[in-house]
Amino acid sequence: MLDNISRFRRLSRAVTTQSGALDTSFLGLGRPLGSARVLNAIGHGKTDVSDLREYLELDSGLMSRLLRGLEAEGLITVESDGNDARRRVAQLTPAGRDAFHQYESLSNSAAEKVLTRYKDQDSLLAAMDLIATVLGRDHIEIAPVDPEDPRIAYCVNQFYDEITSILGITFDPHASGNPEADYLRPPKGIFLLATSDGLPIGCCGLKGQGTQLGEVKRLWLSSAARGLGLGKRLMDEIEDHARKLGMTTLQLDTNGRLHAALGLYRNNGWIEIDRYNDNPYAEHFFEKQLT
Amino acid sequence: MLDNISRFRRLSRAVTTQSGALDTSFLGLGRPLGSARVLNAIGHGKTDVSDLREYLELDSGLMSRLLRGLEAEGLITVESDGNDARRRVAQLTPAGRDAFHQYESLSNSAAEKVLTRYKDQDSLLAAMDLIATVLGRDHIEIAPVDPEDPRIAYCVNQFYDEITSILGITFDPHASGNPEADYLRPPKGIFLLATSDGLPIGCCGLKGQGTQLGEVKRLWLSSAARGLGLGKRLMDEIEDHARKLGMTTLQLDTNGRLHAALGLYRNNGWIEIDRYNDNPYAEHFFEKQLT
DNA sequence: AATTTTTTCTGACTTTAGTCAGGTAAATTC
DNA sequence: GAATTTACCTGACTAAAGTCAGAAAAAATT
Repeated sequence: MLDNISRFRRLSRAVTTQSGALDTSFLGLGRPLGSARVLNAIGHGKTDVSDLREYLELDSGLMSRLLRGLEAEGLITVESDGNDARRRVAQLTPAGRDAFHQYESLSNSAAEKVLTRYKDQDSLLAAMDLIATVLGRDHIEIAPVDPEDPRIAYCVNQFYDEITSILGITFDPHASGNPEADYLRPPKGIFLLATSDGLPIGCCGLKGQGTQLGEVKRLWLSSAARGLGLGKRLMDEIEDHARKLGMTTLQLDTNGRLHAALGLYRNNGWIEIDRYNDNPYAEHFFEKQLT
Repeated sequence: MLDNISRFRRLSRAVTTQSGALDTSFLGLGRPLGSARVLNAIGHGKTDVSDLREYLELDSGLMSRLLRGLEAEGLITVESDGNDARRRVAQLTPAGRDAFHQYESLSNSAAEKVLTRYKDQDSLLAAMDLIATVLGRDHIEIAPVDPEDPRIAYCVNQFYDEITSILGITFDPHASGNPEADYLRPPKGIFLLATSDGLPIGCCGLKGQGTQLGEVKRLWLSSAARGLGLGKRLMDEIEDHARKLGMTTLQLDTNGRLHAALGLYRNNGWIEIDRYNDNPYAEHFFEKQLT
């Protein structure tokens, strides 16, 4: 009925109206919105003044004045950076932390109000993850993390849940072994996590034994992250790390019903080979020579 | 990983950042945001000054000054309303229409950019519809429309598509008859359409023959609108209209696989009765006495 | 060691947004 | 038909946001 573009604009209006109402309630704390934004950004960990300026897109003069204002209110302290005395770093004082938490609880209760009024929360949250990830696709961050990081546990559990439901079997994660962790962290291997504004949306592990042969394990993308080219980005980074670790050949196994994964491997230089392990869930085996 | 509330706030940030960028590009047209908002609202059909004030939540003094500004730019004219000379009505001049279209094309290209960069547009749009509808649930409008209105055709087609996929059969809409329209519009019956910010999200027809017996037809809710209590709202309004049309008994038929619909009828005073027609797709028949 | 660049700050602005107390004319109510 | 209400306007404000030129100090470059 409405064309696609109108449907997108309808979403923008709905969210903008929502945050307009939140801004109004922020004003109830008696501080102009500019100062509130700076205080919130500091509370969320943007402590470097130059980061703050970039994040909030504020003129340096204006930024400086807002910081002076918050200092005068006793909410923050601003000190010079030890490494580079030109740069300055802001910190919340205890009073600042209080004020920050007031803003947080306003934001949280506004969010809660929307969420609790809808029955099927899971699909609502999935829809929000999808949109936020698509809108923030230019800000997806990929970074190495420890294979025992709780965010990896979250990703891997999601991965197992999906495999279980796609393959229609009861998949026992512990059977395939957690004691692998040592092979998935430096100096032998690596584990990459992709996040979008804090939400883990994908991961990929590289298992090594200190030899020239590596194995790619646990490539997973959240449903919100599909169709963004993130799979290829993760694999490319894994290959870069593999080269740095001195590997020349990578292998992986997968199941035939994971169509997207199969396509990704076939289109990116992976060659199908014979079975090289006894993983009962694996049906396809691939190898790639690193050049 | 992130809790539900953080996931909602992540969506807000993503959309707000997006519209912040749009606001910045609006400023490129050399007009302050306040004036731009007024011009856009007028372009979108909010021509009454009092409507404008309410919609944009602006003080009457500020509103007046912004209108004077746009008038001075030659973008709008403001005249008194014929029916009530206190009220004033704004209209775009040709130059105003040009300026409005510039803003529109900025908005549209921003929206298009996001949409075209994602592969699975249908699920993205469905996610946007869901969220916009949930956020805008307090602004859902229900109004009588002609049964041959194109928006009703859209709803009814969606309805048939769903029935087809749920029942796993090829359902022929024309078999059940378009010539019903006369029985679905005043003075015999009525057709209600529910919209959320312009998007049709539900409908319900009341078919009458000029007697005390009426039949409820084509109750449909878009997937975005489920879980909001809209089904009950539509049925309540249909019953009100039925009473005004002098009906005392309502009937309807439905299929057993439409679980949500069955639940709605059973919880709202409908009593299951014997088959009263030969509709091959119907399995359950209900009746309700209006008091 | 001199020059350039980077980072932040201050002062002196302008623009935009928003508030509030009347005032006028038309419509509504009593 | 007098009193009240409504819709909009004007003038006189204040507050907030944003701009710009220049200055000072530290770091980086030459």
